[in-house]
Amino acid sequence: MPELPEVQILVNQLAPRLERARIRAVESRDPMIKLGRQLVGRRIQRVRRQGKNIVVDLSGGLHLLVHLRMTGWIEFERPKRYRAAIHTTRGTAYFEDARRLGTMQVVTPEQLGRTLKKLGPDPLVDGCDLSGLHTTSRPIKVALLDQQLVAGVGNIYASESLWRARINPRRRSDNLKSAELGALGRAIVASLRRAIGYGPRIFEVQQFAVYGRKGKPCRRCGAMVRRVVQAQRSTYFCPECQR
DNA sequence: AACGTACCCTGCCGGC
DNA sequence: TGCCGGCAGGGTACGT
Repeated sequence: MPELPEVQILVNQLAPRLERARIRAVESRDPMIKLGRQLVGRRIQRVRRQGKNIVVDLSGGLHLLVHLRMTGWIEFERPKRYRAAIHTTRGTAYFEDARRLGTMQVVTPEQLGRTLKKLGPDPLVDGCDLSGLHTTSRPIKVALLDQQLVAGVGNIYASESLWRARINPRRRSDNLKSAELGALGRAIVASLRRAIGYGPRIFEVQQFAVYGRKGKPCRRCGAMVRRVVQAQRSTYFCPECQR
């Protein structure tokens, strides 16, 4: 499920509870997740986010790299099923992930660097530099999902940001004018910040402008929201305000 | 290099 | 009620 805002909200919850904690034990209930005993005894120094990745910095030069993919989440309440657990001096963090597409791995600083280096700028960490979008002929909506061009935007916020910037999702990315890319950058930052502002209740209270609203009236002009498929994923937009 | 497609795995929902 | 297809907010591997 999670895109940048949801990952940020999760990191905001994890950081105050895990930072400075010491790992007492690790537990994997899924052979795909390998957590060695080398983790035991290390101090959690920082929990941070880059794009949709969660990075846990450990003492002694090692990191835990987590990607939630579609259904991953981390919580302190023990769920019925979980793929792995980190037991610390300040409580246990459970990694639950119904579809098991998520990843949790121990990486060296070099491996972490290689992974993060592939990511484009994170709109909230590095500023929203969208110059990479000039380099591809793919539709702008599809390009926004490419983490090498912009890191953290996913299927929901791609649609939401394009609506906010009044840009048609089927436009060729490299045909957008600089002014349009500027507007899109501001729209992305605004959409992400707004979502983060909901906090942990985001899944209950968040209202989308167009996402998932096929056939319903556009909140700006009242025209009927359309759904199309691009690169095998749903795109929602208003045909009236997004030319 | 850059693009499209298939695929990974499971749960849920609507229709029959 | 039970089964089945379609769908899901992610990324990767592979072929062209």
